[in-house]
Amino acid sequence: MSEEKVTPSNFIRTIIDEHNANGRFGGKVQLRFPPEPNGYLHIGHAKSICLNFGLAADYNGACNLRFDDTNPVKEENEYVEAIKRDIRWLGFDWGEREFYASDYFETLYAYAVKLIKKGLAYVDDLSAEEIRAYRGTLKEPGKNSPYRDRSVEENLDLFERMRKGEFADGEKVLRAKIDMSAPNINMRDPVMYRILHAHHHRTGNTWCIYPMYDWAHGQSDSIEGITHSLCTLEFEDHRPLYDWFLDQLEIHKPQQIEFARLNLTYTLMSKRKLLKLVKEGIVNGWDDPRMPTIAGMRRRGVSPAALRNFSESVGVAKSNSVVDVAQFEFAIRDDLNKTAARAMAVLNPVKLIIENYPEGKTEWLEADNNPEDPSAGKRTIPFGRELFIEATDFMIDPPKKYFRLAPGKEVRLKHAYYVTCSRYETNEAGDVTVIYATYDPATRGGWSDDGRKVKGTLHWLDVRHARDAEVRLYDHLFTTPAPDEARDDEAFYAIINKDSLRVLKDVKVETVLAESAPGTRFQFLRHGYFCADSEDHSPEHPVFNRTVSLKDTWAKKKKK
RNA sequence: UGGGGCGUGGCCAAGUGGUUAAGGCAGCGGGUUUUGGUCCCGCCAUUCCUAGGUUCGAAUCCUAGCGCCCCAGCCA
Repeated sequence: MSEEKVTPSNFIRTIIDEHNANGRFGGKVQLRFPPEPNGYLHIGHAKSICLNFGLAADYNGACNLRFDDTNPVKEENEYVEAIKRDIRWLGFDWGEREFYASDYFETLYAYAVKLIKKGLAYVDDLSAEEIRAYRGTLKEPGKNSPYRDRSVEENLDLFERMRKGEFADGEKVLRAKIDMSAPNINMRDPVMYRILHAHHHRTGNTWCIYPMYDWAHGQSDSIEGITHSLCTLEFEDHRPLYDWFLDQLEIHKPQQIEFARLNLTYTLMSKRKLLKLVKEGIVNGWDDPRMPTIAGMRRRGVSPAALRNFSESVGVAKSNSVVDVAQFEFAIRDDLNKTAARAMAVLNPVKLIIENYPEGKTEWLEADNNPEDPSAGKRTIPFGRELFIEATDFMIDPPKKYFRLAPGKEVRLKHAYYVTCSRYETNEAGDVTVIYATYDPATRGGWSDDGRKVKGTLHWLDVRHARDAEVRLYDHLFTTPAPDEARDDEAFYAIINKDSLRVLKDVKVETVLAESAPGTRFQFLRHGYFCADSEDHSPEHPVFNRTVSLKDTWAKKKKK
């Protein structure tokens, strides 16, 4: 079977091909995924991870994992562990190439000294507010700081004393001396170091000055010998600055390439807002199945392959875009259809009694585990006189083209028999409480040779063997396709979907489901894809999360 | 004329002067089906933000507009 993978071209591949052709990096392709350990990875990061690691694999290169941990007040070890777990789960391996920007603090310090000596950096005493005022505006140039022309010796002395801790937070900064009238604001003497008497998750208290991202990032890439430094669009304006640093330092210069970050409808991608959801208890943690985090999706039941295929399918380009979440759901179904074992679960049970079936009798019937994959094998399931079927699979007065159960109508019970509804009972409220039917013994296995047309097929469970379970139905967290457009808290709270989680407590499931290991993914026949919850599921108290429903053209027809 | 980017069907996205303007998602119609699932078939841009121009020939080149996104953290 030659399943040739067609990797669509994109502008990044074109650039790499050009470099390989003209020998810019000697044919070498070295990439990196550079997360800041200040939160959990989300599906947008997944796209970047797949891009970087995927490109490295395709070009016989390598991809480093580097934590950009230059801001101790926001970063924590919990996040680095979570990030590593997520990348591994996604299916990528960085081997020994695990790095931290904090590993380079000493080198970065030396680089800064080098710039000071070249007269290209200076210690500034201006306050944060003053620096902002001196920076000018988008349309007007800034003006030079009065401290801009300190001597190299004074700068060297002051910078050393900054490191030694002689100054308070915010008292001084080290700045690059470039051009306060540059049209690109990033070139107006950007801050390189700030004083922060803070504990760092890796370097502890050895530093009280920390490099700014803009000062650390390019040099970190350079130190690691990165050839192609992929980042998102908003850093396009920073590229001239990174190049300036590298040129002045006269060290290896990677090629930075910017691409558009992933946006999804009905999905929030801002780390700040996701943190808010977690902190305010709007969701149950970073791994809540409604979260777009990799951890949340894992818990929801999304497979790594689905995430990877999706990342591939959305492409890489420079235009801001918002991908329809339906495209993601397609990727999930597409993968799970091939890999998830089928089983029956009755979400809203109602009793079906087969009047002509012997009381007390049990038959064990054969069922395919996955019609898409014969190697998944078969299992046997018990059948008897009293069954549970889905309450929504019966209608007293059905509309045209309804091929489920109704008085006098015949349907197939999957893997079992044809049954015909004879009568039903209701309570005072008019709800159907019991349905009666007769079965045709000649249709064992759910088939007859007489050419009878039975359009409807229902799933069912033997009352005596059915196991109780809890099912959690998830929906979009937001009621609007563009939740990022909420400008303030009021608007934000207003668009939160109150029904994003619905818990079903009276669900009946097959034994295989109840006995499954946490994290196992299934297709609940005719319902959708579900996953045994990794935290709360046990054979004594089975809990399943709905990953995504099956497509439902009947529901669509009904709406019309 | 602050600087930097981007405009191809409802949503993504190939395309780099000569193709009937790929492909996927969504949608619609039909077939198969022991899941109203899957699968299969068909339909879905005479037109590429607009207007001019160059050319035998333009989504691709030129000119002028228009629209959208990003930048004034001692965040990343």
